[in-house]
Amino acid sequence: MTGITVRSTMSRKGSPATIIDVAKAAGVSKSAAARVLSNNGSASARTRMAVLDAAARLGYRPNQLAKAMKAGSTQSIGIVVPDVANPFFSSVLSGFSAAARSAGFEVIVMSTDNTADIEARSLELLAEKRVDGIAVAPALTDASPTIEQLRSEGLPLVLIDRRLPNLGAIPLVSMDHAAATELATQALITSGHSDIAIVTEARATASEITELLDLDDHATSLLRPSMQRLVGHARALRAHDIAFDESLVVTAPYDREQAAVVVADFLRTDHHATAIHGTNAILSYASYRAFKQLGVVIPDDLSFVGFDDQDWMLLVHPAVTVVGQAARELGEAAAQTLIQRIAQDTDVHDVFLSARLIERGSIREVNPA
Amino acid sequence: MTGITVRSTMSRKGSPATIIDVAKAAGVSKSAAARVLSNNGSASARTRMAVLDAAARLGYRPNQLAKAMKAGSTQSIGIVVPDVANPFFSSVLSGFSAAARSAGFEVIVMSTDNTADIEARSLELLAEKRVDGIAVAPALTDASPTIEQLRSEGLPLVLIDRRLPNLGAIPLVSMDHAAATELATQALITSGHSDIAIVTEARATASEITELLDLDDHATSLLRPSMQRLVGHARALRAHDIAFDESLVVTAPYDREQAAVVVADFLRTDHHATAIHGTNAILSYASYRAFKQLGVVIPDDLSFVGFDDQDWMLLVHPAVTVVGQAARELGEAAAQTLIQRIAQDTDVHDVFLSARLIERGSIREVNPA
DNA sequence: ATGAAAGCGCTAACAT
DNA sequence: ATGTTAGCGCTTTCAT
Repeated sequence: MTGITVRSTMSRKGSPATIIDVAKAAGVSKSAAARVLSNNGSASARTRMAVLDAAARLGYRPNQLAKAMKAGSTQSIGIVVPDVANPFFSSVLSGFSAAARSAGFEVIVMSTDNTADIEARSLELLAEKRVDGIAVAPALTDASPTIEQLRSEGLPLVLIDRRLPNLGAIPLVSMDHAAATELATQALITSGHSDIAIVTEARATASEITELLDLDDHATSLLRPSMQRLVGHARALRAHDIAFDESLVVTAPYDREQAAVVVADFLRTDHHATAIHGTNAILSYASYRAFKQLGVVIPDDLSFVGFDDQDWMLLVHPAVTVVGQAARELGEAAAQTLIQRIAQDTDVHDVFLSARLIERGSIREVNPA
Repeated sequence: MTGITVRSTMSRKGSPATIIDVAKAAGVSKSAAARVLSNNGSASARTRMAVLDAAARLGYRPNQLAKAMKAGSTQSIGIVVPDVANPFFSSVLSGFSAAARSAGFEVIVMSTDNTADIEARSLELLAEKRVDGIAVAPALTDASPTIEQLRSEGLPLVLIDRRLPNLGAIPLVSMDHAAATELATQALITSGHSDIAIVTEARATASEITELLDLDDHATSLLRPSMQRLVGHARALRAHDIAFDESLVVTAPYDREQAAVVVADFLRTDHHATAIHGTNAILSYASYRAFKQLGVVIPDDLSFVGFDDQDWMLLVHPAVTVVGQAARELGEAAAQTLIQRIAQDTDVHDVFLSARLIERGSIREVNPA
């Protein structure tokens, strides 16, 4: 007998050791190896040792592709968001990943640049990868045939942040948009304000809003988030018999620079607002840019309530009173809901997280005239 | 003959149509179907039609798992970051995803909470999923056996933001940390400052820094980013014959709240600094919190240079002069480098992006005494 | 142009 | 306890 030949620890470059390599090295059959490696089925101590040892020596790494193929499940879920760099979505993502991981799922993230095309393609890709389910925060389109298609194929789905029309029975995980702005406007009213401007992406006349106010909860939840938020504002107004003044609705695009211009234009106007509410992170930031540019002093000249607690809100003077949504928790809830939906087919229902008002110093108390 | 029976458009729930289903429905063989579906090989117009039609009717969706198994390539790459919710990394991510997508790769994102354990597990998972390559922004540990292991297995790898000791020949995509802070300190010196405090995660005595200054570029790049940045500061000082004063080094943890406390403590001290530089996003933010809390007026009481251009820097008064790193571009470069590395084995080299100084209003010109 | 068959790595009956 | 075998969905020779 010649001396022992030590096989290289390394598998040949580019192709990791397979279970067959391990079996051979251990001198047992493929299935014996499989049994000990997946810890399922019986094996003698001797076999077990030999296999484990060979696996370690060879740096065996199970091929999840093959496993998934057999099992019909990849233990991975997808999440599709408009923009990973948006602080709201990156927080959602962070919660989503953490929750998924602790449930034994991996996450494949797709960012769509808020583009319907990329969104559709991303969803298809995820489906082709045979993820076990997908959470999607839809781009700002009115409907997504792809989502509907996937749903009808029976792929577990969860919607984040907004429901889409015509999308039957896909659970939604979202904050209650209307309730959130209602909170903000309510706070302003409580402090004595009644001429409250609102910076929003939505556009609506007083009569349109009035109609919307009569919608039931479900119908409301079908509106775009921005519109839902505007409805919440109108609700608070109505609760205090304050007329909805459409000249106080500042409709601005979802873009820092452009929105800042729009808000500045409004402020230069002969408006009568004593308070103003920015209804999302971008718009709140843009509003503040406009205040700074025009030398508007908060809260002396104008009271302000922001949306989505952001870093800068603590840095400016005074710190900004804001409606905060728990983005991370929302992500966690989305993952949990999706995984639940994957586990059993039992109907899983919508999850609404409520926003809370974080009071700081940007509202001035006024005595009602 | 009976009438035509229209098969349900839908495949049975949970199991999408396979290529065999399509072949059957089209009345051809599996391989014929495969040929037209992958557009590779010859087929008569008649066959082509029949197959395409059947595929559409059945909602056929290729199983990428099976494809990858055959091909030995998944066309997907992984990226591992300490925290997706950190603005720097989410921007990196955004660039990375975009670049990967346009090169035909999908991205699997893993967020590790800056934990060595999770990082190791994430890397293994990615490898088991047989991604074609991985980009990793390492957690703050000193070494990663897992990364080294994967490298030795021949898996294409790219490091983001920092190199790890003992990690042979893995290309690095990063900003030049030392050059970045050098820029900041240089700007302060040019404006007449010489007593410049620096807020950093690193800790070093004057003599330690002196030693570090003699390191060559490669050795320097092996240091932690925070230490590299401190070295850059020291370099600028030395270039102007200003002594490195270790009492001006404010060592703070990577945590908004705690760092703010540390900076405030320093400011209350009887220091002689006329300027201060925060060396990363968190620390810059924390510094500003401390300024606000203590009523320090920028730049009258103290000149300030921040790091990583952030939203709030434009909102405070005066706007903050900052060293900006192009996070998105960095992500793009990382993806490109990785993909290049996957394509050919040709040596791919390090990529350094340079930071630039964005001059705004937080530096006061002083006349050197 | 088309079909039969092998094989990617793994698991799970089913023998023995 | 262990080995043999079939099969997950796909591509790709290899015949025909």
